[in-house]
Formats: sequence, C-alpha cells, structure tokens
Amino acid sequence: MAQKIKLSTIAESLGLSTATVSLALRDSPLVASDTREKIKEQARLLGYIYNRRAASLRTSRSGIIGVVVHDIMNPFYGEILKAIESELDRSRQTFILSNHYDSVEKQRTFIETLLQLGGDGVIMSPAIGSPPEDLMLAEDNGMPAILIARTMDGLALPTYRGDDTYGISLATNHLIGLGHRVIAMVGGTDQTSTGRDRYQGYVNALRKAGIAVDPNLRIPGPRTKQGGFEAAVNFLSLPQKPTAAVCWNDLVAIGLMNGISRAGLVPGRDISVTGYDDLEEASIATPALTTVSNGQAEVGRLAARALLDKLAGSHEPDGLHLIKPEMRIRQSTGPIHHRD
Amino acid sequence: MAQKIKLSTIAESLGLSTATVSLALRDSPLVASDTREKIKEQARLLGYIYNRRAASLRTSRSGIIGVVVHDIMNPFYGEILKAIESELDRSRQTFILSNHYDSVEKQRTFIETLLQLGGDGVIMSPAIGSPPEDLMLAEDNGMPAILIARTMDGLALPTYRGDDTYGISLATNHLIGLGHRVIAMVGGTDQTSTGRDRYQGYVNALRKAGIAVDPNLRIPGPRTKQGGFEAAVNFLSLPQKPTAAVCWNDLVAIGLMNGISRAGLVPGRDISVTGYDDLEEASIATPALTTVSNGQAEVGRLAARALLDKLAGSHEPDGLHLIKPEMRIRQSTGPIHHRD
DNA sequence: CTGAAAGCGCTTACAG
DNA sequence: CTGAAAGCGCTTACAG
Repeated sequence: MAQKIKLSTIAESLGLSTATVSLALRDSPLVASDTREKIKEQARLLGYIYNRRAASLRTSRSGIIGVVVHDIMNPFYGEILKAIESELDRSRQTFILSNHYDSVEKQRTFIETLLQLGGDGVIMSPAIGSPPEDLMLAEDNGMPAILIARTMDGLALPTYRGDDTYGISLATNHLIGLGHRVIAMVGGTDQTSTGRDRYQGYVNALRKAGIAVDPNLRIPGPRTKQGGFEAAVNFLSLPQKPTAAVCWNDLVAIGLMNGISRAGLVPGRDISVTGYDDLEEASIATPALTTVSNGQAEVGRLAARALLDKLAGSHEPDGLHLIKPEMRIRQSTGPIHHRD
Repeated sequence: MAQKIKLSTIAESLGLSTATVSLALRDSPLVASDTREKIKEQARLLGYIYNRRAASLRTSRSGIIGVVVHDIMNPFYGEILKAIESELDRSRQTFILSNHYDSVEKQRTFIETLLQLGGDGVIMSPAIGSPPEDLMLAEDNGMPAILIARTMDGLALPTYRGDDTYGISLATNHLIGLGHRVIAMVGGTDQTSTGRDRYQGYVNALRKAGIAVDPNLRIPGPRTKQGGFEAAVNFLSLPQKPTAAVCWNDLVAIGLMNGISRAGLVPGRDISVTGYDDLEEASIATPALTTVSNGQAEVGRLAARALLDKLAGSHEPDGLHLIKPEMRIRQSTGPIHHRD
C-alpha cells in the first residue's frame, strides 16, 4: 500500500483546492464539467478511497442503518431482513445487523454502538423484557427508530407487524371447519405481544365456535423446529387426544410433523397441523404445510421505507401498521381422523 | 433531545481539559482515580455518547469488522456467522454483515463501503467469479482479509474451510460399504472450489472401489432445499435407477428426501441419502439425515480469531487451513434396497 | 497528574 | 466557477 490518498492529494496533483475536488466528486453542478471529469479520472487513477468517517463527522449523516432482531438465523427474520436489505440497497445505505437473542443487555449495547457510530436510524424487533427507556434511547438521541414483528405497549414508535390475533383465528377456524374439536396450541410464549395475541386469537376462535377452551391443550414454549420436534412427545400423550395442532409458527409445525412421523403417525391424515408465517420452506415440507402468510416481505419493505421517508424529512404517521394475514391451505390439514 | 453532549461539555462542566476527560473515560492510569470517577459520573449524568467517528478519524481504528458471504439466510453460513459473532463480541468489535448472492458487483461495493467506513478487517466467502484484484482491494488498502468456506487459487490470503474432497469421500464410501453401486451426486456447481472438490471426492471414492463413474449420474445445480426438492423428479427418472444419492449439502438432501417422499418412496429405506454440513436441522429431519460434519463453528471461530490476532499485530501464517470433516451416520442411509 | 494545541479528512458557508 | 479557512469531536504528543 502506497501513501494514503486523500482529497488534498488529488487537489494538489491537479493544482486545485480541496473544496473543488470535494464538490466535483459529489457531482455538484457548481463545478465545470471538464474540471469534474478531470478530477474523477484522477481519483480513479490514484485509487482514492472516500473517507466516510471524516465526511460524516462534518455532515452528521453516516449512511448507516442498524437492524436488530432476535435471531437472523431464524428464517422468519431472514425473510424480513432480505426485504429490508433490498430496500436499503436502493438508497445506498449500509446496514449493520445484530441478534439480541432476547438479551436486553445485548440489545442495549447494540443501540449504544449504533449511536456511537452515528447511525442514521434503527429498525428493531424488541427483546423480551425491554425497558421502554432502552427502546427510546435511539429517538432520545436523535436517531429515528422503527419496530417490527413485536409491539411494545405505550411506546409512540411506528410499528409494522402482522395481525396475529386475526391470523391465528384463520388457522383455528380452518381446523374447526374440517370437523376438529380437540385442537391443541403448540409453542409460543406469553412474554411477547405476538405470543399473547396468537393465544388469544386461538381462544377467541374456539369460543366463537362454542368449543370449550381447555388450558391443558396448550403446550407453550417451543419456537423452533427442534422445539416442535421435542414437543411431539407431549402432544401425543395428551389425555384429551387432540386431532389437530395449531402451531406457533412454521418451524414448530415442521418440527412437530417430524416428531409425529417418527411416532408412526401420518401428519395431514392422522393429525392435522397448521403453521404460521408461510416461510419459503412451508410449501416443500412433507406434507406441504397449511399455514398463514404473515407478510415478512411486506413488513421489511414497509419498515425500511418508513425509515427512509423519515430520514428524508417526511413525517410518517406513527403508530401500529398491521399487515393482513391470509390462509394458505396445503396438505398438512384434512378432515378429522379419529386416533384409536 | 437536549444539546449534544461532547467531551468538551463534560470538561467545561467540571473545569477540566478535554485531554483529561478523554483519558479518564478510557481508564487511563494517568488520571487520578477520584478525578476519573468524577468524570465518569458526570458523563453518565449528562448522557454522554462517545463519538466513534471522531475518535476513529484520529486513531484510524474503527472497531468495525466486515463479513460478507453468499447468503446469510442459508443456515450453513448462519452457523459460521454465529461463531464469528460470539468471537468478535468478546473483543467488542462491531460487525457489518452482507450477502453478495454471488454478485461480484455487490461484493465489491461492500468492500469499498467497508474501506470508506475505515473497517479494521474483513472476513469473506468470495463470490463466484471474483476477480483476484477485488479480493485484494482490502489488503491493498491496509485492511486485512480472511477467506472462509471457499478457496481462491493463487491468492495469498489466509483461508479457513472444510476438507471437501475428503469429506465427500467419507459419505460416498459409507454408501459403498452399505452395498450401493449406482450412486448419484445431486447438486453443487463447478463454479466454486467447493463444488469442484466435492465432485472430485465422489469420483475418487467410486474409482477406488472399482465402480465406473457415469457422468449422467450427476445432477448439478441444486444448492437449496427447494432445489433438492425439484431435483427429485430428475433423480427418480434416471434410467440407471440409482439406489442412493450423495447430496451437495444438507439442504439439498432434505429437499430431495421430501421430493422422494412425495413420490411415495421412503428415503432411508428405498433410497439412501447423504447430506453435507451437519446443520442443526439434520438430526431432526425425517428420516434423521446421515451427513458429514463440516466444522462451521470451527471455521467461524478460527477465522475470527485469526483476524483478531492479525489486528493485534501477531502474524498468523497465511495459507489454507483445512478443518477435518467427520461422518455422522443416522437414518437416511441403509443397506441397498432394490426398486422395482 | 493536568492542560494547550495540533491534526485526523472531510464539507460548508463565505469571498471573489 | 474556484479557493481560503473554519470546524465536526475526538486523541496524542508535548509541556509543565
């Protein structure tokens, strides 16, 4: 590596001022077009690398946007991130990604780091138990924040997520329509808005159909494939002998189906199973999973757009934006089939 | 948000110089301990946020490390990233993540952005068709680079990956040992070192066992679950009627097994299937997938360590570091079972 | 143990 | 259309 090339190196080599070089490289109409071309050519020749830290120190815009979610390895978040990425790419923003694994500590460290780097904004799916002041840390320091996937009550932050109560009722009603009466709910936690909403939607649907709600038919906890797989044992030994399971999400549903298969039963025939999210994987599972679309691409796209709009100065209405879920009927659900 | 708090705000409020405040906040022994405590307390009270851009402009260390891989939604990379993350977390480095989706363009943009941000180093799994000069762009500008998962010939960059040729021969030999003679290879591409190495390992193992290599038994292309699922049709209609498939990776294997199941055959009994990578998901697939561990956690950990060591000044030996794969025998492979 | 001053590499009024 | 100069918020010699 030769000497570090900076604006002044280019300026001196051309007998111009740094001001002119700076303007030219950013395509300012203030610079004569042949001067501009000469400067750009010289920058290329010298292998000039723009120092964003210096620029951002001066302008206080860094071009950095932070995104923090529970776990990027979870395809649900992966699909959201993909949409955010393609939206941010278009406006040449760099994005910094982090998992918080539901650690409030890790989440706060991330927000602080982002503030230190002069981040322009942040999109987050809040960790379980987040203190409101942690989530407001960004806004309080002039960095706009947008929430996705989970709601935090009492926070005036724009939020984009699916309508969980409604969505899970679609799945539950679908099963009821197929004749199922003993329907378990597998997975999820009351510690998130999503978890509470989905359980509530399931309860509502049963009540509306005149089916008594049996709390023992709830197997809370699992949120992953592994979790669903392990829950199969509990599920299959429930004394009420459910003929169907409404799962917390697709991962749990696929895991549960694997567990059911291992036990020699056929999901979709012996036991009906619904997922939630409609991950890319849902349609190629065996059997293909009946599930509820949860608008990941939409959530990511809208959240990114809202943030970019905010940065551009237009004031989006704050508040909750619910994406409407839709039923996707496939092979994992069918008419009631009595075990025993 | 009140007035922006900076070092000088704290200094003035305490009647000290910025130099003293700066040193105190970084726990310098040069500052008297009660002065230091007073300063730290004041910083906390004022809600001071350290401006890393300003600091890094001065010190030319940013605390940022870039990581770019093909696709973070692919659990193979996800598992590597997790290991990198936990290693970097320990040394308080921020990491910036990006997908290149095998676009050389996107990869170069990422490296340039990282240079502009003053990144301290970069870990990359090179995009297909990367020009060597793109990969050297980082090093040429003083930013150390480490390669993972894929090799680029003729580049003097430290590289960490699994031993593909050896690993795939383990899988192939396992099938041969079970009596299989017509073994297809499903997925992968000759455009990556990994793809070439794995095909070669498969060919070597067959030859060593005295089995003629039939190029028509290769179904190149698939690298995802979806791809494996779709390849099932081709696989099942091969005129040679293979009794087993060596798959490019676990995703392809799981997809292929789903496709085989849909066709009414039982993977693990009618058709033996091996995967590659030993993803977390492999053990809960149905049937549980026989596969080859590919050391994702090891690759991530070692690559991150090597980079941190390099940043700390110790010169790691460059060159290729191969992680030794191991066979994981589960339910998706069994003795030969003739179709028809 | 503490302070005054220069400088990291940009951009932005302000002049001309 | 171009230039001289100040300043973004830190850290680092150098003095004392």
